[in-house]
Amino acid sequence: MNLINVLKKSGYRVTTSREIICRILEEAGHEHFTADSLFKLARKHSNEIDLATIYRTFELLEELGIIEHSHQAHSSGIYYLKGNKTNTHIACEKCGDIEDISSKTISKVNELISKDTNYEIEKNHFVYSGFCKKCK
Amino acid sequence: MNLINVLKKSGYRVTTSREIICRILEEAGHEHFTADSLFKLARKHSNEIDLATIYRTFELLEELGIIEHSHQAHSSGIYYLKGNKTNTHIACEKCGDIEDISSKTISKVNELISKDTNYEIEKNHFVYSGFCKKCK
DNA sequence: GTTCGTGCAAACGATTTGCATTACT
DNA sequence: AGTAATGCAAATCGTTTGCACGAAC
Repeated sequence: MNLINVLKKSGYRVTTSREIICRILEEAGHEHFTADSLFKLARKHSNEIDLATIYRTFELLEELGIIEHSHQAHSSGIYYLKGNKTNTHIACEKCGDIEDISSKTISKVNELISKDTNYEIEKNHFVYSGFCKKCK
Repeated sequence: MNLINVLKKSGYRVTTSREIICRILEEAGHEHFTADSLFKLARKHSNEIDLATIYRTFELLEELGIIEHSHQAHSSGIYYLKGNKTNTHIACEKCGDIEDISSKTISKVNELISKDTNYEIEKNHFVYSGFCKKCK
């Protein structure tokens, strides 16, 4: 399903900036973007586009339920399509690589924590960190 | 064991600011401080003390292995004595209350994630978030 | 022709840093 | 006296916002 069509159907205008951002998200070779990494890619298609527009478009796409974001401990947020895959990630403290954590694992994790603390966890808003195979 | 003595023994100078900060940490009614919350408390003892000093002292105490810090998703870092208790926390998204997560739970959690991803986790640098009993 | 979305620049909150002065030792 | 530590102000990083102009409808 085409992101631009979702925007159109929801009554939002189709602009050059939004087209570029949506195309990049859809063609995503790598799945996770910081605002800045997507900005740099977008600049290759247009040197008019602004970082603020990336943030505003992320916000819009998040409201529409298309993307999500999480926070890294000493670094910037990551944004990614909210697909069928998991929405919790782990980043390597050394090389910065980001991997998915399976949703089964996350359910177990959140259940463990809920049991222990009596808190109800809806979603993990952060990125785990550790050392990947290569770096550990 | 007295924090000021640790500083002294490690060759660091004992200053008014450090005394105030250490006393607050030791007397901690609540266990978790943001730089700013400790700053506000410190200001009650001296209106000379500066936020930068809080950060610098936190950094020093962390190097000495006395305190640790973690990051909250949409908020500031929390600093706490690295005692016998757990070093991973959960914050309520509504009221902001922070609870400890037991170290047994965290070991299990980290093991689950390590198995799933092949990443090695040393420490969780973030604060979980969810809704506490009252707020959920 | 309206209104929405943009680029730009400035404001933001949390944290860090440069620097000249102060105060431990 | 010598130097580490401070307060202050300015800088930084990631992100957000105000605003006047331009583009989508």
